[in-house]
Amino acid sequence: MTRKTVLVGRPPLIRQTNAEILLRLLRESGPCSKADLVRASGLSAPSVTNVVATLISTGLVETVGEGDSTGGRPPDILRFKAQHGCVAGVEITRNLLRFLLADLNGRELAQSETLIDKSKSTPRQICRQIAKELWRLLAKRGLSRNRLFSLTVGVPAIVNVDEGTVLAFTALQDWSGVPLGPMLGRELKCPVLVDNDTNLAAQGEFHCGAARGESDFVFITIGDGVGAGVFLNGRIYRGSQWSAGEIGYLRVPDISREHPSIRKYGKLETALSASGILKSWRAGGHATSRSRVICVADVWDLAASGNAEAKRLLRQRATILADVILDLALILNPNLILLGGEVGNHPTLLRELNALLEGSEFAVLRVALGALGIPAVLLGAVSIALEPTVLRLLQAPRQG
Amino acid sequence: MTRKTVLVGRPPLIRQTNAEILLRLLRESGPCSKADLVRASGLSAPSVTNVVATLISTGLVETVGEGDSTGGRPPDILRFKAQHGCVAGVEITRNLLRFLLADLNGRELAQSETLIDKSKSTPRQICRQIAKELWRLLAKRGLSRNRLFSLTVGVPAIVNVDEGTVLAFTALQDWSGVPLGPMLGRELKCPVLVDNDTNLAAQGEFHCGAARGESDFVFITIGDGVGAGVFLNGRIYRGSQWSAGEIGYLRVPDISREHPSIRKYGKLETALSASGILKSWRAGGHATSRSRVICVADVWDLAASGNAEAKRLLRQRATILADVILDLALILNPNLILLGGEVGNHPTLLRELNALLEGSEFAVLRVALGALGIPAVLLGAVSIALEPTVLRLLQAPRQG
DNA sequence: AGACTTAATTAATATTCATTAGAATGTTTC
DNA sequence: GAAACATTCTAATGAATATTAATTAAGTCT
Repeated sequence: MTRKTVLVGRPPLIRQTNAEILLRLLRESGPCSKADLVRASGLSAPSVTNVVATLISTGLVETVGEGDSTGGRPPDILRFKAQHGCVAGVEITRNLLRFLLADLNGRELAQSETLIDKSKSTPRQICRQIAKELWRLLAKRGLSRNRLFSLTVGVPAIVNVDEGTVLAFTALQDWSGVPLGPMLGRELKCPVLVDNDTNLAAQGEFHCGAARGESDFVFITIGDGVGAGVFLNGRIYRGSQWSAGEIGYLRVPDISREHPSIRKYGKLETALSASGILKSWRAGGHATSRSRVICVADVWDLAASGNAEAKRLLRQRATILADVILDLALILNPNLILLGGEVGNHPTLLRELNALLEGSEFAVLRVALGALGIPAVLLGAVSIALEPTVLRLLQAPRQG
Repeated sequence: MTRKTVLVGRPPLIRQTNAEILLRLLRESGPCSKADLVRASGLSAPSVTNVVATLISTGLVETVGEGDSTGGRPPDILRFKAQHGCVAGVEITRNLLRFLLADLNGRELAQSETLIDKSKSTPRQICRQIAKELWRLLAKRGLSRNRLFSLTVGVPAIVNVDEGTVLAFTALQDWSGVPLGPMLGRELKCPVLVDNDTNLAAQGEFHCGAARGESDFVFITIGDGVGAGVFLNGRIYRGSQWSAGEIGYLRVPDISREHPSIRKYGKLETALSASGILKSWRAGGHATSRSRVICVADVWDLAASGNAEAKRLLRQRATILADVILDLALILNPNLILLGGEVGNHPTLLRELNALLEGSEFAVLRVALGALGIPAVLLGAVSIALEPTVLRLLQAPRQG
């Protein structure tokens, strides 16, 4: 007897709704009593009693003993049972895998990194490696495998998030079209979300980083490549073909020729990526310089300490970036632009940028550095899995 | 007896939800019987009977007699009573006001234009002129004043939509900071929404124009100025300071100097607006040309018919526009770009653009012309008011 | 010790939907 | 033309969930 539509409301919808509301209150306000929930929600006391009873029966809520009396009967304190299960985030990079296991509050339970064996780097082998490491981390925390409720995977690629398939993978070979989500889902027996790593980093900064509370911002990451995570209306915006924020292909005035004709452009990625900047640095005849430059941050540091050539390079790159930020600001009018990545997340670059943007009549936005660094992707991965996972547990009380 | 929170679910929530669902079905599927609603909704027949009774009591639904029998008792046919009330759209331009009155299905009831008397163009006087004309249109259709349920106003300005205040108004003087929404709301005694005209045009193209069904697109209007309506996730995206899509200030290579240094830029608006193009045309020494060019469309027509100078101008401007479109595509990855406005909405320009974009490796999107022309703003204004208005009527059965 | 306060539960009542049964009103068949 | 059948709609009853009011539980305060 299957229903044609599950859209209409029936009496249990009320219980469902109120259970979600009370659970959200419990998660956001921390431990409290039923009486507190009555006051916070506006529901009647008997209803709260009933709803809490069902929440406890799902295992998502537990009592933690009595609280202090305030002149009357002491309350039973309730709290969200974050260790009822866990979610995981995985980041796949060119040569290693990063893992983060977190409880249902998003707090870290375990963390690790494993190198990718180049001889075992087919998608299927990577999946097996991921599963193996996740089982290890779960065991380490004394959790059985069915306590893993959700996994989010970040990859440096354009991803069809609906289907969990990798559309274009620049760092690794032969990943185009791979249904990574379904593959891992079968292996791990839990829902798997696959997304672009920069999108997840933006989500991470939103959840617990420098963009907390900002419903409209853009996270620009500059490292081996250049990309942006576009966060609008309080959530990642992915575009119609999953490639929003692929700003690496924006055209910029070609800096390899000093006075070319107007319409010569280069890719933003070529100009701004770490390799592009280091190439310019070395081409500038600085082999003689005794300072050991091994990464772009070294160049920015040199600029900060007065090196003229480094300052020129910084100014040049910052100008390009300022142009991009100005374009983003005009098109999207975000509240905030965050800089991340090996090249982008540097105070000297930020200072230079702010100086450049100050003169603009449309500098009505804030530019800042990402607060999380490398873990941003994993933290975003975990955070994006939490809400839907908790709600799903609520809807299906019988789980594992 | 005010409730602290109206968030929680109580039994009437179900009726509310189901009433909305049935009303939506009736509006979208056209007239049908209760039995049809039972099949479409999944609700039981008695519930449908009850819900429909309350819908009829609000005046939003009416019976229109019996339908044909299909082997049994003939059904009572129900339909959404679109003439129960009406909504209006107003467009304020530099020198005239446009009006559109529509029923609750969005179908036109009346339409008009009135000139702005330059000696009576203060915000308050304009408001009075708007009210007067709306009352006239209502009377013309035999509707009493309290049948106007909602008004949406489009202005060529950045607008704080939440507060209904005009933030920056380029065409008229002294409109900065004017609380247009509240002013009109007091006068008309109905909810008033104020929005940017280009945003409303985008909404119009989405509702009944060339962007129907496209949840992610950008509507670029090029006329006296240059602006964009950014439509993401199925709705207008306005940005954090209400100025998303203000692409008129994007920098483009300065075309007034042929070989300047790289970093000389002009405003997109200067290059692409009607006045900018006509200036270039006249500066080109075409006064001798016997063809009478009075608007940019004439230039584009000349280009189409082979005039070399017009073709050069077309190519130049199309190239700039192609760059902007490519940037938009990379940042937002929309499915569609629509061209509107006096300059933008021209097949010759579109053809040139498509030719230019064909060579790009990232031309993964469609560029097309807006389908509605000048009425786009009014149609968008009306369409954006419909959904919330109908739902509001449902929530407050006693209205007028 | 007794009064008061706060927390939580129990009991009674209202709203809403589903189900079942049946009335109303046609068409189809013999 | 009458019986059988199909379809639409309504009435009565029961289940889920909420509310209010009353009651029980377990403290504090004088």
